[in-house]
Parts: sequence; C-alpha cells; structure tokens
Amino acid sequence: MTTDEQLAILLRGVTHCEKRDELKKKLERGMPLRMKYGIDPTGFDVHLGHTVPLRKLRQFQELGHIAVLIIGKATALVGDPSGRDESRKSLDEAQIAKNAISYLEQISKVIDVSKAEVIDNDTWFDKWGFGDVLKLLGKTTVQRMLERDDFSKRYKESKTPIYLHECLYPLMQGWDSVEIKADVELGGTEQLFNLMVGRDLQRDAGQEPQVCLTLPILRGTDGEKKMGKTAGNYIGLNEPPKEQFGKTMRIADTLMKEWFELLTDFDTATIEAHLSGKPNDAKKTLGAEIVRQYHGDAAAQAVLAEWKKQFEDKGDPDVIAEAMIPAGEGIDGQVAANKLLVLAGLCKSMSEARQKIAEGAFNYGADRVKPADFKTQVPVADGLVLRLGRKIVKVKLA
RNA sequence: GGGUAGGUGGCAGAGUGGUCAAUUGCACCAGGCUGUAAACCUGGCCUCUUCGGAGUUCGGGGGUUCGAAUCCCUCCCUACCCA
Repeated sequence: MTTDEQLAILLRGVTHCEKRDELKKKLERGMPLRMKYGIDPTGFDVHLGHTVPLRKLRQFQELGHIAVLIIGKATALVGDPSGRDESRKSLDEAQIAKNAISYLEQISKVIDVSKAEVIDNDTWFDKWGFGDVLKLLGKTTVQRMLERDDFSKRYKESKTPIYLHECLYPLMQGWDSVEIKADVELGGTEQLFNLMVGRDLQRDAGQEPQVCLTLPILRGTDGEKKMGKTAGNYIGLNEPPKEQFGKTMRIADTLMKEWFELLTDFDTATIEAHLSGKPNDAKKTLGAEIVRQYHGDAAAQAVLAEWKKQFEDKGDPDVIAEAMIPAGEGIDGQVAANKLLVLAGLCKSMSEARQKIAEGAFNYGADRVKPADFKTQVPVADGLVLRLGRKIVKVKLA
C-alpha cells in the first residue's frame, strides 16, 4: 500500500491533523509508528465515546503500527480538566488500580491489546521528586495555560475555580509522549491542547514531535452533551446486549447519522441508504450493529428477535432479569404491591411505588394484571413477571 | 493581608422570621399519543404513612425565638476587587 493510500484511510473521519506533512514523512520511512492513546482509569465503564479514537487506533494497528496504551494512573490522580466546566474530583489509588484492569479488558473489544504496548504512567511519575515536578512546571507559562479554551472560559466567567494542579495535567500527559517516544497521539477534539503540549515537550527533549490527530466527540444518548460518565448518557461496552440496543432505540433520530458515521464501518452510501428509509428500521440496524461489535452476531440477532417479541408483538421477552425476593416477605406468598416493587428493585421508595401504581404503570403476570391500589396483595411465585413502565423483571424467590 | 458578594433539593435559580417540604425552569420517572424517536397533554420527583398526617432537609456547629432556609456567633468553602 502506498503512503498516500495509507494516509487516506488513516485520516478519514479525523477532525484535525497536526501536521499532515509530518505524518506523511513518518509513514514514508516504512517503519511502524508508535501510536499513543491515553486512558484515565477514572471509572469502570469504557463506553462508545471512547471507541471513536480507539477504532482509529485499530485501523493503525491493522496497517502494522504499534498501539501504545498509556494507563493514566498518575494523571487520574490529577483529573483532566479538558472539556469540563468544573474541576474533577481526584480518586484514590486503590480504586484507580482496580479500574485500570477492567479498562484493558474492555478495550480489548475494540483493539488488539495483545499486540499493544500497555504502560502505566506512574512507572515514571512515581519516581519523580519535587525537583522534577518543578522542572516540568517550568516548561510552560500561565499565559499559555490560559490559552486553553476551558481554562479561559472558567477564568473569564469565573464560575468555577481553576486549581493549580489541574494545570499539571496537560504537562503530565505531554511528558508521557516523551517517555514513550510517541509518533502520533490520538484523542477527541477537546484533547487538542493536551496533545500539543506533548509536541512541545518532545521538541524540548530533542525528539521529533508527535503528530496529533483529533477525532469528533460523540454525543451521548441525550443528543446534547458529550457521551460520558458524568452526564450519565453513555452506552458501556460491558452492558448487556439488551441495554445497548434499548438505549440506542431511545436516541433522537437526528443523532443517528452521527452515530452511524462514528460507530460503524458502514460506508457513506450504506449509511445514506439506511437514513433515507424508515427511521425506526435504521435505528434497529444501528442498535444491532453496536451489539454485534461487542457481543457478536448471535447476540445481535437474538436482541432483534427479543425486541420484536416484546415491543412489536407485545409479548414477554425470552430473557428477563431476575429480581430476588426474600421468601419470608409477605403472608402466604402474598406481598403488597408497593412493597413488591421496592423489593424487586423497580422503585426506590414505597412512596414512589405507590405513585407509580396509582398511575397504572405497574402490572404483572401473563395477563397483565394491574393492582387496584398499592395495598393490593400480589401472589408472588417464582417466575412471575413484573413490569413497571419499560422495566421488566422476573421474580426469583430466595 | 484588606475589602465585597456568595454557599438552597441532580443542575440552574427564587425565597430573607410563621401561610416553606420550600415558586419556577431544565433533567429524570410514569400515564396518554407513538416507532421504548421527536413534539404535545397529564401526573410524579426527601422518607414513612392507618392518607388524617408524621419525621428529617436550605455549607458545618452553636445560639436567640412560641416559631428560623430566613436573625446572631463561630468554623469551613468559593468568586471578584485592592495589595
């Protein structure tokens, strides 16, 4: 494959490339490039938003380049200020270590982790003394920091404080690039500033600066904000097929194009064809494709069939999550409706359960019995199906 | 170091001694209509309740008062201005 062909593939979907010429030059040498991608193990779930850059990383892998995954144990302690309007809470180390393991396992669904170099950035940062930190801090200025969009916004609007340690984050991330001698670093568009700091630090250290590639930010299920943990609008790679599919079915029609483009390998013509058809069908295709990527073909087929059964034919799905109900509850196998909802985890409180019952949101069994009121005794048995709105659960006596 | 303005339910933001479990908007949940989309209408959104109420909330602690989110003291936190 020629360099130009490679470039064409690698730059597809990329928002910004700093700098294209340098990337071309690097590719022309014919040596595998060291592709850096950093993840901060700040939570348990890797979600679809992360897969946008990860999918790009996989493309590089497929062309023979080396993925270098930085597990940001040290940086997670600081918290990335990128794209947020408030400072992020730092986490404790034990939690971070635990997250890191689960992250890798999840990421392996997108890229080939066995062929990647995986490095914790505390490998070097843990050895640092205060003098090293000072040296790193001396590499930049307050003015440069304030150039960064989220800082300047927070500074001008003075809504939220900017803590000094947050300024350390981009420098640390940049230093990672020096340590691993990155050729290219990938990230979301909000990462541009951080990525550019890496270039500066590498140049300073006498290395050839990395090329920075930024990819579009995926909007979450709400169709508004960036997909993320904080906004609670994400679909996790570890979520069961039904959840992934269901959440996808609930996104706004207007969001579909973006998701098709960023989350599937469908070519433009195919995507257009889907979008010009029935929106509902297009969304099913999208949802099934997402499930297929993370759970396989069989799961995707199954979830489609389940969907049809439950929502189009209004029946019970084959697989229903079980809710453990302590056998000791109630009298003679009867439990008051509101209590049952709480026991089954369908409602947070008795008051909520009461309200939902009054609204007619709750029914049970094959014939969809609706309790007259919250005091109605429901005969509970193994396998009894309980429904509250779109939530559905099967009783398991314990 | 000095000064000013603030800290209210997931967020935004009212309220400044009783009528405040606290206006309103957003988010969220449910019902209706649908395609588990959008829009729209309705109800809900601290906990418990024998549905009459009851109990705990307005940065933390203490106090004044018959009564405080509202007044006083103190501590913690934030922004802005001056140095």
